[in-house]
Amino acid sequence: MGASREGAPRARSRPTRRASMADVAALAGVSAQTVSRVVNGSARVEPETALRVTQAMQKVGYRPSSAARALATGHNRMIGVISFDLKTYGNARALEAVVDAAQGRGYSVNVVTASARTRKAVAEAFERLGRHDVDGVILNQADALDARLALPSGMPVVVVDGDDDSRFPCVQTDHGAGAAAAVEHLLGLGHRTVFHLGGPADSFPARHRSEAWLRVLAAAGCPVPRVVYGDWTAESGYRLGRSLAERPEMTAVFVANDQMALGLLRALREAGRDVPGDVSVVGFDDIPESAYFPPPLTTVDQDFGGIGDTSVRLLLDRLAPGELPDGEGESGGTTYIAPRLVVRDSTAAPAGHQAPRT
Amino acid sequence: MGASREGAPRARSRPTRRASMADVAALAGVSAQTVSRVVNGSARVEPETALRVTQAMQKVGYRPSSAARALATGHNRMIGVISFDLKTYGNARALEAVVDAAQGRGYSVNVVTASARTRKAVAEAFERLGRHDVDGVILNQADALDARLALPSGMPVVVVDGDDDSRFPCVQTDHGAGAAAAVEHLLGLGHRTVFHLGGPADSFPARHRSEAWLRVLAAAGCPVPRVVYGDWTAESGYRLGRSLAERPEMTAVFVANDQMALGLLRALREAGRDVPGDVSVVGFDDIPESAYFPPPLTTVDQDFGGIGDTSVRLLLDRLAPGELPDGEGESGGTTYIAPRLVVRDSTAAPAGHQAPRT
DNA sequence: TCGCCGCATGTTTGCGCAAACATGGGTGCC
DNA sequence: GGCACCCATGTTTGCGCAAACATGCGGCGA
Repeated sequence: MGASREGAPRARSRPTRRASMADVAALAGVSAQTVSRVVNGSARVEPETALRVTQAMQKVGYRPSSAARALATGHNRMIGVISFDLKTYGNARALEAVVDAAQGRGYSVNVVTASARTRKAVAEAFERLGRHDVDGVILNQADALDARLALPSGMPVVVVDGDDDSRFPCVQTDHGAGAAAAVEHLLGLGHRTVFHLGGPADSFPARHRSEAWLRVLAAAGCPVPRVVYGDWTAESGYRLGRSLAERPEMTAVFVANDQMALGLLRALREAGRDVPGDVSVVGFDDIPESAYFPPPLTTVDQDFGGIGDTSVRLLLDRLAPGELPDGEGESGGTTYIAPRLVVRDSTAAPAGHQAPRT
Repeated sequence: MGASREGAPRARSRPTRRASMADVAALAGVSAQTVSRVVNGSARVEPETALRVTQAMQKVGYRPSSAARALATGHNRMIGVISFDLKTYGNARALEAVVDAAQGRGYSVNVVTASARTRKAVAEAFERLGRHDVDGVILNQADALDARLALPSGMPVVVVDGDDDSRFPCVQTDHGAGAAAAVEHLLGLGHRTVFHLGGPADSFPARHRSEAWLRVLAAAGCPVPRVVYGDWTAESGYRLGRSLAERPEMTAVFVANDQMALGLLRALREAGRDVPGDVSVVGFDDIPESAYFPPPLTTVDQDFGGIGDTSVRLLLDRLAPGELPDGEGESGGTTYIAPRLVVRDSTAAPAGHQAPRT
């Protein structure tokens, strides 16, 4: 790298060295420490002095160096987020929510992505994040045990929609409650049972949604149809939906996400089965498109704002108390964020059913 | 490799001070500078010495402090990205692409979001980013002139899908080419003209798509229908689509994005107009759902990977040459990333048309 | 009146690292 | 065989900031 030739003690001739506290201090006729106090608003400074300092800061265009501050204080006001692909609506929303919440509290967000859900890709993502001085980490759908592999020990971690690990606080959409609401809605409409098009088995939210579906069916004493598992894509919903569409006894389906529901709707349409006339369908996620599906989809809306706020708050709480008193990582509880059933036009009482209960 | 309990020479008073180069150096019996050389792989170090150092690093669980490095070197290996809402597919994809590209080059990404497209919200986003020591900034759809308001002068900037500013390199999807391909596809099918459902007027991509639509129509001597402008949402597509659906002369529509196209499709269906039998529709974005729309949508696929790679490369190029030789910000060119028309089932020759040209 | 206290501010120090310069032993070259 | 040079490594310094401690001054209670 070229520049910075001169051996002069000061870099006067360098292009434009950023103004430092010393520059501001000199201009304002105070010590650097006083400038620091003004910047941080912390200690008591004579208003008049503060004003002089503020003016000097503006004059030289002073911006604090977060690197220097981080070095001196030991933290960075930056959190790391580990996310899977942002093509998936939920992941993008969760990231956005975390960014907003962090910004609201004066923290910035360093994002790393794991390209695939393989152990190798995940480990690499952690490793990348570990190289930066983040104060804490939010894992989105990454198994906590993976985190321990590559994250520096002692790093505060909050897990979102991942397996609860007694070591870390965990924030989850209450997938169980959402799925239960969906299934109960269908049963309440009078359907004898509810089929299920599940998400990938290695996905935490998918598992919880499927489990709740099964639980509600069992509790209601309904016959339990065999589950088929897709991969979240509309393509898989379509592919699996074509077989499903051939089951005449199927009058209601709970699909693990909206995109697969979209594929299923197409398969049903092609098979000549009307929705909701012949078959009712419920999705999960409430993607913006789902209100305009053919027909508008009944689905479960996740509270991403709540997830972002809660996860950031939990993380920051762990930063405060004495910078990790080491033994005190006992906060392994799980916080559930309630989702909300959004009823639209894809669900109705089964054909021939007279008066829907409820 | 979990462990790494204590064992550090220090670490008695404070919970667990992170191992520093000095610790590693002491353990390996070398100077801190030699450790630095090993860490950076830069200078020549005796292999045997390097091995000792490496082992010492592992033993004490050494991780370099990026804050200290940033302080010493003046840069952070971190770029900032300013993005609008991540609910929008394209924004999320662009962010993901930039993150991936940056990671591939050893840079991390600090994301800030602007909640709204108001000048105030955008200025705040810039301000937030300015507080962190990023080496450069990628603006996604943020007008470059806004950047100058709040970004430190001299900060390298690359603008993605924003107004070209001779001061900054600019990377854009070739919206014009994409829109032209869409319109030409429709005309080629035999349609007399093509209607247009545009995006919001304050959006750069929307403007360019609309302009190209108009240009192609004019060049082909087609009548130019009045444009209606939505806000990217399916809702607006539906709302505006209901009026559009009443125009019997309308046989082809170019819609500025897929979500609005989805709304339009619904409006057309409700109006009893078959797609593509009565009306052909082309969208833009190729969101994952569009292949399963009723009917599968002909649309324009953006190369987000190319956008990410290119924008990061351009930005990093500007970092290298002598750390901004100040006057040398002349690289104001625009790089166009070619999109690709994806033909599906929503387009066909108009009713009564015999032999589609081409 | 004296002494103590609190307040505004200054001074010193060190965070962890890398750039610049220093050193000392070996090697090649004529 | 002498000198120059190179290579591996050590030493010094300073990046910009904030924590800890120091200073000096004015006010207030006894």
